[in-house]
Amino acid sequence: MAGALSIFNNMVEYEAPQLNTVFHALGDATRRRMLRDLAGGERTVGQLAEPFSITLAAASKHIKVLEVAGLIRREVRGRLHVCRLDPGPLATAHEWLSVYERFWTSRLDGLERLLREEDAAKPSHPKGDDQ
Amino acid sequence: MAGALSIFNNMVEYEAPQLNTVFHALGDATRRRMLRDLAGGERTVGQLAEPFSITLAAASKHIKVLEVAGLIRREVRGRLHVCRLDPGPLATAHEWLSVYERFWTSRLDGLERLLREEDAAKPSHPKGDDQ
DNA sequence: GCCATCGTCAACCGGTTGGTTGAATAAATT
DNA sequence: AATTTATTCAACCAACCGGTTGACGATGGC
Repeated sequence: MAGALSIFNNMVEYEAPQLNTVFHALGDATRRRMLRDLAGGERTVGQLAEPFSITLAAASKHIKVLEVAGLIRREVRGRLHVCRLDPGPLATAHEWLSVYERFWTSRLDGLERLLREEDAAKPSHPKGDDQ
Repeated sequence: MAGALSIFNNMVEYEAPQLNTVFHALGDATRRRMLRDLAGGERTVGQLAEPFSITLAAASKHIKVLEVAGLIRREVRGRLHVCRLDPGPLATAHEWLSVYERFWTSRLDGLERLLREEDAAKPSHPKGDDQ
């Protein structure tokens, strides 16, 4: 049943080292744009660098960051370095965030959250249940 | 219909500045652990710092990073700074990642991805459709 | 063989990060 | 009033980040 998704159960906590590099890689707009372009198919290093007004060397560094984070795979074809999206780490990050999904859904979104903010200032709260 | 979720449509591209700070904040295991603790309810700065062998000043900096990323709200009660999770930016990040969801689902997961990797080395691929 | 092209590497630079220490602020306790 | 408790602030540090430049290696076209 579970298939590939079963990998993610209990993977969230243990793969913390991966999360460091993945979230760090995603924390830069240039790299996010590169991933967006790679969602359209394979791209060479030069193609990925083209939208930006940075040197090829700088783009090369960004691509290496994405690569060590496992977000892309590189295949050298002659003198071209062809990059391809690897969605695995994105899925891991998505899965990690999903743990918090209940906080922005199920009667905690929109107006209700604002009301809760007002509420928290008053004495009613007994104590947050300990983790 | 969409309700609070409709906010996120077309928010992904424009709120890029937020994504920078949010993903950066998530790129640190200490801060992720703090968020996990905050998922259990309100925590003071001291309580958040307790699991780590760092100074309170260092923890205070981490908390400020989470705060400017919008991931937590702080409320000063007497001499205690009580922190509370704000799920909004987490939802934004989750939404951003969801754009790539099709890459790890729908016949691109598990074995099929491996086969695709083998496949890409051969001439069959005509050209990735642009964007 | 020659030259242009694609990409990396190494060195450097200013800014940021995560950590420390020590002093400062402010509120609760005595 | 004196002290303890909770937290921030300022200064400092080594490490890292994103960018540049210039040199280098390898491939492909002529």
